[in-house]
Amino acid sequence: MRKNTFIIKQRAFLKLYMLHEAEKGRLYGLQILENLQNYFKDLGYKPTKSEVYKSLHELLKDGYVTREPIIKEGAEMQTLYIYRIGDREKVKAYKDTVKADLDRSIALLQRALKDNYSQKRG
Amino acid sequence: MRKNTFIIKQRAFLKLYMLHEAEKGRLYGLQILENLQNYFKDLGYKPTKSEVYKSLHELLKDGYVTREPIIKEGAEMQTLYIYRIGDREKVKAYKDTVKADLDRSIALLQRALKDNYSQKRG
DNA sequence: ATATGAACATTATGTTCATAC
DNA sequence: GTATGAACATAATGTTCATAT
Repeated sequence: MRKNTFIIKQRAFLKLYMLHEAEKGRLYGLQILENLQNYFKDLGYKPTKSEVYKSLHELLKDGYVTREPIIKEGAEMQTLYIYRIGDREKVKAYKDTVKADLDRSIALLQRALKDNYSQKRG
Repeated sequence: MRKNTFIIKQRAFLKLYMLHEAEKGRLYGLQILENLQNYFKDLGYKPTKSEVYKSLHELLKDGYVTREPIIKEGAEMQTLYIYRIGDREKVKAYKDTVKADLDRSIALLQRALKDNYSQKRG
């Protein structure tokens, strides 16, 4: 059953984009963060490091993504983690539920727009 | 300056509807709550008493609405508070800023829809 | 300095308790 | 029981600290 909740949470929104990035492959945490920060800059939204990591960790724990440690080339020997998409059936089912929440959220906000900002006639 | 925030908060959303109800006049807290709960039922959203009261109190404190105690007819002698719109100029300015946040939020969610659920061709 | 991650702090919101009629 | 409101508890998110290279 649904809870009587307001609109979609940031966490769910980010996880959607994490899956998107994982489908493309080849990206690690801080890269994803930076990509998203740039991508949403025009809309005044700057996701934080902690939300991005938490999103990735949840997806990993639940099997939606896998990851692989990579030793960076060069003198630094830095370990980072490349994320890849996990069980595609599971991911699809998950994305379906998120889509429903997204649609619902948009409907709610558009109703507010209509109710509170439409020109009154007469 | 804007903060780098995600989407509009429930509180702001509710305050918009509170102003809407106050413009119509003649309504008190629990009536507004019940109206909104019914109105949003189809979208799976059920605002709580506490959020509605907090919204009204904030609007009152900031001068966007006024209120007047009313003694209910009948044997109960119940005191309730009818809310009315306050300074119309101030209210208009406030609503303009909320509209910007609403527009931005809708844009963000629609972008997520487009990026994550559009059919890939080929 | 870059990368990952946890700990800690603060907001935002929901649930329960108190008071009055 | 209805209405208002505060107190309290939890969820969601943001900021700072720790570790390693």
